[in-house]
Amino acid sequence: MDRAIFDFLNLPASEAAPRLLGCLVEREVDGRKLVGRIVETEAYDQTDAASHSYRGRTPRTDIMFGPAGHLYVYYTYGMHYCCNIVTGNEGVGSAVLIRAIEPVEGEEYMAELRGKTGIEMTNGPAKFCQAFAIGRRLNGHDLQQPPLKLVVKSSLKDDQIGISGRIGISTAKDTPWRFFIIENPYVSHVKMAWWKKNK
DNA sequence: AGCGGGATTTTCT
DNA sequence: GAAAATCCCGCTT
Repeated sequence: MDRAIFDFLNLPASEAAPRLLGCLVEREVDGRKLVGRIVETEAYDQTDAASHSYRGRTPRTDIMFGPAGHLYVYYTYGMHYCCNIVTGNEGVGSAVLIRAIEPVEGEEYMAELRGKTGIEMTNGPAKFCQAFAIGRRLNGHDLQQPPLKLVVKSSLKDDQIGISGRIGISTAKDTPWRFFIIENPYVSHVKMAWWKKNK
């Protein structure tokens, strides 16, 4: 089993996050295959006041402190799941939130799971989890194993990557740890005016 | 296109 | 007991 391709996940979350852009997520559910390309990520590490791991290892954040390349799933607002890829060495609480993906394969079944079509299927962290049927049961899952695998692709060029503050938080919201593929329609929180102007 | 509010439960104070 | 790494709907412009 070649683990070398996952080595960059041992980097700090803020360095691993932009390198996850363009990587593929392969999901098997109900005998069907879903594939998506990561187009938006956010970094959260232990020194970051906005991170779940900031106040130390707790039952919820335990997975964040485990080995890189596993999945950290959390439940929020009483109805949504969001998922992260654990980064950093064991004992360090850091992870990268997957905020949006672009459908590559199995778009029809994603639409069925999600109840929406087009960019509304996967242009947000909880939307992606719904479209890929990711829930509590996959917390701690090893992303080298089915039914959910990360397929690493070579890094994008710097001029294809946009950087901004993170979305939906009030603490440390100006820390520029959100990374996205420029002009990709599946990136979340893109104002319609911006997209029309730049399409 | 931009806003404000509600849903609903886990987690920590 | 309050806030939360969100989403959706409805109202206003």
